[in-house]
Amino acid sequence: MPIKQDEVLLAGTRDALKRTEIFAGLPPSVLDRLADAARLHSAQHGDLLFRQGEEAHTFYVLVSGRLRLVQHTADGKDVTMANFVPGDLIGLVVALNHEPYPGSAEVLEDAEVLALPGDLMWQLMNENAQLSVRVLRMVAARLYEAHNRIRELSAERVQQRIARSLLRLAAKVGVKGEGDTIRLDLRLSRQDLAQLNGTTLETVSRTLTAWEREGIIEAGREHIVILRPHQLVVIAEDLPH
Amino acid sequence: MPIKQDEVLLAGTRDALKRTEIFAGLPPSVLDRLADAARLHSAQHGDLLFRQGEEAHTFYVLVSGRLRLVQHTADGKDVTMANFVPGDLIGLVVALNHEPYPGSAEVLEDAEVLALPGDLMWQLMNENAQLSVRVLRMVAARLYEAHNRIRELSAERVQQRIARSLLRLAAKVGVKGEGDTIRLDLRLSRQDLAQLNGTTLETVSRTLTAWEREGIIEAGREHIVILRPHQLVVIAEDLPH
DNA sequence: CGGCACGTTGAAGGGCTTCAAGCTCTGTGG
DNA sequence: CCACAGAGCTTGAAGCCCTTCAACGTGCCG
Repeated sequence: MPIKQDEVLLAGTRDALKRTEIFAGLPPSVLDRLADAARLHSAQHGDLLFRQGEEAHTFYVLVSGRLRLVQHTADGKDVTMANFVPGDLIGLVVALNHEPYPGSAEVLEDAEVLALPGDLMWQLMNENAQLSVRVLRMVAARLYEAHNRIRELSAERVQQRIARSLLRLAAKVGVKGEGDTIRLDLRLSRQDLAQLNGTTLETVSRTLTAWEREGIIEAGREHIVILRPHQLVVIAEDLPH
Repeated sequence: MPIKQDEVLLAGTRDALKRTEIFAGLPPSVLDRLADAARLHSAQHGDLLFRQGEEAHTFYVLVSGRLRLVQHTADGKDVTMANFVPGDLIGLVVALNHEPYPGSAEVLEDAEVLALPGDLMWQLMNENAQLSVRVLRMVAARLYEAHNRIRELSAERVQQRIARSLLRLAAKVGVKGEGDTIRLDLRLSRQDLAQLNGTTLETVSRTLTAWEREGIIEAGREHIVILRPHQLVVIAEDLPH
């Protein structure tokens, strides 16, 4: 739902951009052009920012909340390609080229996003090499993550992969509790974990139940606390004992 | 093995750069600086351009031949992350940041490569936004491929994945023969196909044997001809009949 | 408080891995 | 030139990991 722009909001928009790592420290003129074009939207659990296959003209900066990028397969399965946290850019590269979005962007936790036109970004990147290089860095980091997942999906067992995704989520959205415990600060169903790891919700359920019995985690409805992170590392790395 | 630079070779180097899509049409001054710094190497089947974990200062432009990027897992398995054909850039992003190579670059077919310093490229990219944007496009294309593979590894059966990688290789290095037949123009063992698809060489062998019986392919030692490409598509897409 | 999404658990079975043995090419050195 | 070593490949057998189907809890929210 678009919100009417006024001067207060415009200032807020510029602030939000400045706080975004990829835009931090850019010349004020560049920030102004971005802020003028930006539109702030808010969205809630289950909403889609865009749908797989739609032609992209707009990309998004996540200001608050949680998003994920999901690809739908021909036979109806969903595969989660990435989880996003505030500061992340979503759908940038396809918006530059007006390509179809490669997946749907789904809101996990009530979110605020800035919508920005791909054409403007394209222009700014061609004028400002520093900006291009930063975007390159971001995309390269995602390629790196994607390669890691390919390696894991190719060579590891389901258990190891689930352990890894819990650890990765802990690094991204973990909140420390008593002792070594880490609470994952997002709604996360068995189905979500299955889509992240190329498995089924039943297998995830059995795995989490087993870990809960061993005191490694505490698994509630759409909510997980890691009690013994080190033990998860042992499982993820397939270490002895 | 480095080859002594002389004027003839330098001209050849500049030509090779110009023929590389990512450098084509850049200002001559930029091309000159790249050509001056480039060193031509040749390497043969089994050689490694670099090894996983080494700190990267150099990236490579593949001039002729075939390469692949392989990641080694902790427990000794190898996973092929990408196959490269002439014109591709290898190890660029890590060379820009002096990070460790994320995998080893292995020569599949006798190859010539240009070695270029990451620092120079970094400099040129910061001066020339057009160059940055092109590199971004290349990395984005690889991210797109990686996401496709993640989706396939997550949701598809081994048969489908093998069919897909044969079709992908056909698109990259396929040579048309009689009728619809396509010969894959690279050395490709059962083990190679297994590493591309997260499976074992035995499963690949059984699958190819079955397809050969059905007349879909002709499978020789490190050498495959696709006889009925459409039938492979049917398998890859899991279509009826 | 009823509906529905989320979650658990069991049972059956299949796809794929693993281990093992032996075959078939290819290149190489005696 | 041929034997032989080794890499590539095939095939069989056993079985496990995981999926699939099914039925039934459980907790949340309107």
